[in-house]
Amino acid sequence: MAKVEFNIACTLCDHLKDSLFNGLNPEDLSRINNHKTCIQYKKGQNIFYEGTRPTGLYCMNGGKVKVFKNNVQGKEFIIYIAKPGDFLGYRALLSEEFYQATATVLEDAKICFIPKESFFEVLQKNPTFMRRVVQAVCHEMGIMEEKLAELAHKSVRERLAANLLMLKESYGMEGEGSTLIELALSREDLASIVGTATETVIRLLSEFKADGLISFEGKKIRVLDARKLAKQADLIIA
Amino acid sequence: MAKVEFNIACTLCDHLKDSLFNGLNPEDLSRINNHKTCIQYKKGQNIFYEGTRPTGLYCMNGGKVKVFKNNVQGKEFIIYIAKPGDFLGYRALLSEEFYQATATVLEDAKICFIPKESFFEVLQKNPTFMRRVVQAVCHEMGIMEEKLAELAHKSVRERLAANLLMLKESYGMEGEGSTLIELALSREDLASIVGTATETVIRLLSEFKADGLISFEGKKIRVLDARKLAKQADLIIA
DNA sequence: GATCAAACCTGATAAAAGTCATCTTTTTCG
DNA sequence: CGAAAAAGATGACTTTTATCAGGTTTGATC
Repeated sequence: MAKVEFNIACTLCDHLKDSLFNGLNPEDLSRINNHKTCIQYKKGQNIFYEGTRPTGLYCMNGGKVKVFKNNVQGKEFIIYIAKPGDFLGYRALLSEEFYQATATVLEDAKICFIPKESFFEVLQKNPTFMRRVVQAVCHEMGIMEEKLAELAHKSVRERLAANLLMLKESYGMEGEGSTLIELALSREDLASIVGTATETVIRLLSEFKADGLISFEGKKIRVLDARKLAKQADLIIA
Repeated sequence: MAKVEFNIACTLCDHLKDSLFNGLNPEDLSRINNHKTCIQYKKGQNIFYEGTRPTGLYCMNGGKVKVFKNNVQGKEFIIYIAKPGDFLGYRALLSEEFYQATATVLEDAKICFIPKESFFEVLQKNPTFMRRVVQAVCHEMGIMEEKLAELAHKSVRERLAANLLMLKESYGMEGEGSTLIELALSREDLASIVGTATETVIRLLSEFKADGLISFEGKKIRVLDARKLAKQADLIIA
C-alpha cells in the first residue's frame, strides 16, 4: 500500500488544543511543523512494531490507533487506544528503548511523524514543555497503576463494565440520557482491552444489553445506564 | 512512635551510585543535601498514604518499602518494592496529583525526604537531570506495560514463577548455583505482588519446592533452578 | 448476487483459582 | 515465660472463566 501524505500546519490543526504541543511558543511549534511528515493510514496498517527502534514521535491528527502487546500464544493485550491529539510511541522514544508494543490503525488515521532530533531539540531548550511532558507521562503512569490493580483483583464482569465506562469517558458522544461510544471495536479487540476471551465478552455484553445497561448501534456501543454500569464495575457500593 | 532522625551526606551515601542523583553536579547535589531530612522507619510504618498530597520526594537509603493500592474489599496490590537508591513517591509528585498508593515499610528503613521545592529547583535548572528522570520514568512505565500484559494473559502459576525471577533479579544474592532473594516477604505480600489469593501462593510455592525449583530459608526464598522456573513462567518454550 | 472469510454467537465442558473452614506453627509482646 | 495473635498450611467446595466445537450472521470481493 502506497503511503499517502497530507499536510496541515500545526497552528491550524484542530487537535492542537488537546495536544501537549498546545501552549508551545510559535518558534518551537514552527520547528516541529517544519520537520514533520504527515501520513494517512488505512484501517489495519501498522504504525510501528514491537522490538524496533523508535526514530521519532507520532502525533495523531485523525482516526484511532490501538497500541498492544502480543503474548507467546499470540493473544493481544491492548495497552491504550490513541485518538486525535494524542502522542504515540513517546514512551520508548523517551526511555531510549525499543518499542515494547505494536501500533495498528483501528479507524482510518492521519498521523504526523516528528523526527526524534526535532522533538528532543524542542524538549531540551524548552523546560516548560519538558515539564508538561513529564507531567503527562506520570499521569499516564497513574492510570496504568490503576489498571494493574483492577486487573489483579476484579472479575471480568467488573473489568468489562469499568472499561466501557472508561471508553465512554474518552470516546463518548453525549445523547439524550445516553452516550454513544464513538469507536467501532470488534468483540475481539474489546476482549483484548479487558484481558479476557472473546466469547466471555460476547456473553457479558449480551447480559448488559438484556439488563438495559447498553445497546448496540452498528459496530458501536451505546451506554444507556452509566450508573448501573458503575455498579457492575463495583465502583459504587450501593 | 517517635520519628528517629539520622544524617548522612548525599556525597557519602552508599547508594548514590544506584540513584538518579548520581552524576548530579556538586552544587545541585549539595542543594539536595542541605534541604533533606532523613528518618528511620520501623517495619510496618507508613511513609505516605493513598489520597494525600505529596510534599516532596523520598529517597531510600536503607531497608525495603512496599508501594500498594487497596481495593474495595481491602485486598492489596503491590505495585513495586523500593530498595536503597530508589526514589519513592515521584510519580504523584511529578504529575501533581494525590498519591494513588500507600507506602509501607517492609524491612526497617532509612529514608531521606527532599522537599518538593528543592527537587523541582534542581530539576528545572538542570536539563540533563530532568532528562534522566524522564528516561527513568518512561523505563518504569515499560515495566508496567509488561506487567499489565502478564496479568491479563498468564496463569497464576506463570505469574508467580515470573515474579520470583523478577525478585531474584532485583534482590538476589548469588550463591553457588543458587540465589537467595534478600527480601523477607510474607505469603500474603507475595500474593499481593502476583495478584492472587494467599492460599494459592502457598500451594504453588509448595509445588515449586517439591519440584526442586526453590527452597525456603527462614522467611526468604532461595531460587535453586532459575531455568526451570523460567519454564514455569512460560518464558522459555522448550 | 454468489462466494468466501471474518465476525459474532451459543452450548457444553473442563480447568483454574477463589473462598471458607480448620488446624498447626511461628512470632510477638506484656 | 506464656498467652494471644499472626502467619502458614491443607482440604473441601464453588465459582469463574477459558476452551472447544459447532453454529449463524455480516461484510467484503470478484
